[in-house]
Amino acid sequence: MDLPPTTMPSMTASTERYNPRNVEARWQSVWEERGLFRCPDDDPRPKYYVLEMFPYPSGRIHIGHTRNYTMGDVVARYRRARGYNVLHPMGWDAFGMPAENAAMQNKVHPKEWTYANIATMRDQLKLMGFSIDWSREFATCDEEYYAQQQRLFLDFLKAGLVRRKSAKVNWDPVDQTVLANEQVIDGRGWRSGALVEQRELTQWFLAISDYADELLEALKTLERWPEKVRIMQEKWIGRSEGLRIRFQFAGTAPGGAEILEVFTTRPDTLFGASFMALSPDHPLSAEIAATDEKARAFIAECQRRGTSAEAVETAEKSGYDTGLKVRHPFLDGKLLPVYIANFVLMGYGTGAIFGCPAHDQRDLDFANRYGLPVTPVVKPDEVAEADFTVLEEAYLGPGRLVHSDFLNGMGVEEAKEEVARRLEGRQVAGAPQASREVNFRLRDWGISRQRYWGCPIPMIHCRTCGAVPVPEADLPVRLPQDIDFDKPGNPLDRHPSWKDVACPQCGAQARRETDTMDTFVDSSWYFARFTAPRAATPTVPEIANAWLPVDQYIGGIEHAILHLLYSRFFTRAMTETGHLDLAEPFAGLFTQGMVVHETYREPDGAFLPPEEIVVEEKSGVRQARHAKTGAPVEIGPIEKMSKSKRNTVGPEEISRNYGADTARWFMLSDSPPERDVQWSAAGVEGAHRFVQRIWRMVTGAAASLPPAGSPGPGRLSEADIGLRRATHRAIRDVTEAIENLRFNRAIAFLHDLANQIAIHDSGDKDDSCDSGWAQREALESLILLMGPFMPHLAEEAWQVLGHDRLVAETDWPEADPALLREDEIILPLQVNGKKRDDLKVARDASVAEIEAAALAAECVQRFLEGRPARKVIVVPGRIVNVVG
RNA sequence: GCGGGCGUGGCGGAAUUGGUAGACGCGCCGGACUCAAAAUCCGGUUCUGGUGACAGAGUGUCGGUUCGAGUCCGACCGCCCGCACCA
Repeated sequence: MDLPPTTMPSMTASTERYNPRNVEARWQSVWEERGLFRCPDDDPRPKYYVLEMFPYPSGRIHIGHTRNYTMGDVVARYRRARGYNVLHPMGWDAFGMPAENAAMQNKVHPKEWTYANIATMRDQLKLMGFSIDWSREFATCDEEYYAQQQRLFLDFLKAGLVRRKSAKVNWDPVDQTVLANEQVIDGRGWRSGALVEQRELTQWFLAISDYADELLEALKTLERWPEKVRIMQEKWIGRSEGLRIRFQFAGTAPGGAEILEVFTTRPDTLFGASFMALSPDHPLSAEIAATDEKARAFIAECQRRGTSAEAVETAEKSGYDTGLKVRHPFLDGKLLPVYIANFVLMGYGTGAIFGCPAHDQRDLDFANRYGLPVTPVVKPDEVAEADFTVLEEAYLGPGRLVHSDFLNGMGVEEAKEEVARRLEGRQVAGAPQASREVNFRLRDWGISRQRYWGCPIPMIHCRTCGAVPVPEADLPVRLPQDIDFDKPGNPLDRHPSWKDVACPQCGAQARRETDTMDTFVDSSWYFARFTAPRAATPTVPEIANAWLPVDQYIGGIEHAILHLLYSRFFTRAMTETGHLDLAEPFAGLFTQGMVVHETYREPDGAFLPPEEIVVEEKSGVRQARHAKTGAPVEIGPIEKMSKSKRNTVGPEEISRNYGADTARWFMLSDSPPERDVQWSAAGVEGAHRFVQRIWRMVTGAAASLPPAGSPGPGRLSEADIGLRRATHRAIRDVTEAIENLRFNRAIAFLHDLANQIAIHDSGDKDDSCDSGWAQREALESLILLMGPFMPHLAEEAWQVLGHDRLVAETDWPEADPALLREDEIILPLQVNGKKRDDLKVARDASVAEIEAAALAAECVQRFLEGRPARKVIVVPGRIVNVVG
């Protein structure tokens, strides 16, 4: 095949340095012209879908963002070479708060700001040479995308997966606006500084809790997910079996309640109960507050903090004694005081607990503060009863019941069962006193956001008909363009006419829903949309089902729970509503580490970007100064690359100075991909030296090699065979490393192969041998194996070696098993568990032979000093250990 | 506060998952080439003692299991991620 003229070698003399600036742009346009990364839906090859979590278009991309795309690209290019039809798309998670903040600060329309950022970032990404099918690109703020999302919402509504409930939000009383948790700092609004209040709002929820059991069970099937992510999701879903117990009030509570219901997973500790606690949001708390001013003040106090669980749980435990009492179910005459307590969450169980201080840390902290009794009722076996006390630390371990009447002597599980059995059989206020219950920590997903820059929720509120869905024909509900950000709060709500609409049912004057959807909704199905990005329905089920699941998903560990769980839920909901037929969205998951960089600060504390800094090392001490003024600069801690710390490096300057290949190579070298990598100028230089080294090797050898595709080999010297062995070992090892996403190891093996080629090259040559053939094989393998990492250099080198086809069109090399087999192996020889020598044995030596050889070894004789060995442990192929 | 993870030379890390601790790279030291420098090439580089062969110590700290522990178990220290309205 003839190459287009633009691809003719730019370098003629082999001594010239490799110039990535020209070369990279050129190969990128060749790939583009040939449409190599387009993936047709009707391709007979097996499919492979590789996806990296799509970016938020925050402004400019920095090199830190590009690490996970580089990983994905290595996988994509590798799979293509293995004969797969690879889907590797890119898009933009484009709704969200930063666009609104920019609008307020800079008077830019969120839409304009977002699309301008996307344009910039797309250009930046393209510099990196990723093998992406750009024809499938979309942004979640595209009308085309959010229109389909509204369709999904309405289908979910029909399927009973949408609910309307009340939920708390952070309210800034000065700005008169709802705040996100991250906008609440130490209980105050980030802009106004006002003390945040909690407000109840009626909002839209997706019924993820209906799938709690299934989402939990199916975790077992996700074999190619990191264990830690599965564990985190398991804990998050938080299935627990327990008992709902109905405590009787002594007397009547406000509002006429006779019963206080609690949920507990520890009914065995019932005899250790010393108080009851209600959530400040419990209905009974409100009843009490209606007539009790102090209770009202306490609840108000609890509500003067953010709504996040973190804020609730890190606050010092406090409570208010309501004066109410409940009867202990088993102890006649024993009454337990009822508190309202700040650490009890309304969202879990019944919003009320019985406190057993000895066996729950939160209860203990609370009891110690209010002088409530602490009675240990579960005692570890190894401690005597008289010695067992609980003071500052609750006892959570196993043991036997004490101080517990009929439970005494039982184990924890047995006691739980006994309490359940007895209470179930007893009636209070016309119902059994207890019932077994399975509870989940997972709550329904509140998707309402009081913001402009999001997907409008396609509902209409009518005075008579209630909440009515927008009719199919009226979709999409578009965001209005003429909005103002002069005031905080939701511009949709303030808009003079947008929300005015006729009720689709009765035709009366009605009002649009002004809340938009949580941006997590946008990212919960984008992976499915990529399979048919322009379709007039959310998906084309046959196409989506053929491409999905994503074979390899790559993204940050910070998404371990919410994004991944929501996507798993959406997959089920979309299957339920006929848009997909799929069990799980992501068959393989990999969580990559971040790119971190030193920070630099001027004496006044202002951050400086790396390009304005010169770092010097004098007698082991690194010192930084300003590149222009020479003024000293403080080297700060190493942190995640971020705009605010100004410790970013852009793709442009890397592309300009070293080339994308150097950056790609460096980011995957050294650090294992799941861990952070520290970007440093020295590291980049090192990677670039390797690029130049490969170029010298290839151009230096090209003229003297037999032509590409020569038959062979003829006679080979010992050294030639050694090089062939090294080549085929590298093919095996690099392949395995990429398969397992251990890119740093793959790179180490490639270094090794390059070293072996250099050693072979500098050795004595026997003219009667086909050394050039072995050398060509080694160089070609090296180029093909590094192709996924440094695709531009690989193409250029491949061409220099006389090939017409592109690396991007060439099959992955295969290792020859005959060259991988070793006839002799070297076993480490230990004496008493410490390595003393190496033992060279035949590959198929028997255990007895190895044992004899070990005992005969000089070092064994020396260490045993004539005593007979007590034991010889032989692990075939691994190790020999002589125990003396 | 709760949940999850991580910790190995001067530095990034490797170690076939219980079997040679330090692969590979960076840095540093020495040498070659050069008028010189850069670039490049070759050699060395965990620590301690020894000219050396070699010996001892060593994977955050303390303890345990094992013929054998970076890897498994327990306690502690430090750092990172998440906690439902950041994306």
